[in-house]
Amino acid sequence: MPDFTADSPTPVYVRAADYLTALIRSGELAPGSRLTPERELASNLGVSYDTIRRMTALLRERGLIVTVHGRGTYVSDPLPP
Amino acid sequence: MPDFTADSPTPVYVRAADYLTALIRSGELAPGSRLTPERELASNLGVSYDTIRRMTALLRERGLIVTVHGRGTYVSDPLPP
DNA sequence: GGCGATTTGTACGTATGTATT
DNA sequence: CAATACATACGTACAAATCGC
Repeated sequence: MPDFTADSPTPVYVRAADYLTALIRSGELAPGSRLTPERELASNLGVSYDTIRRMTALLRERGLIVTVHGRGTYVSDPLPP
Repeated sequence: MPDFTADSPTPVYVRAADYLTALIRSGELAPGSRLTPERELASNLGVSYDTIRRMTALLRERGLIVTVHGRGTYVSDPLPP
């Protein structure tokens, strides 16, 4: 797992989004599957909920995930090209 | 000025965005003019910086404002239809 | 329909970083 | 270099939606 605490000009939420993007694109996170809940992700990755929210917002913009209030966050099916 | 503390099913940031939208659409805030800085707006409207950030994100999505890091937030010129 | 558990959404406060003037 | 203003990041609390029982 990447070290998001490492100093970098790229914001943590962008690096986290890129990390998730790689997992999705590689198929390790399959279309339709549910992601780890946001708050769990936050503690797993060692970042704040705020950062995870920014990350998921970015992934949504990329069309890679879909979020349903009260249910969870899912890998888009089908994935955009 | 609207009372954003009043109970409503509509989130504060949406109501704040609608309020600003009305000011822009009515011409009270002319295209090209600079908005009150975010933190000042927050205290003026009696809401948090977080809420103002959500509000400006929404107004940007609506194409009504443009934000420049370090400079400020401006009413779009021209305004979208 | 209610109740509790789970999960996302909103809102507040605060501190530090970065860009512009 | 200082002042201003937006950007990122952390922490926390409560609200709202969904689901299973």
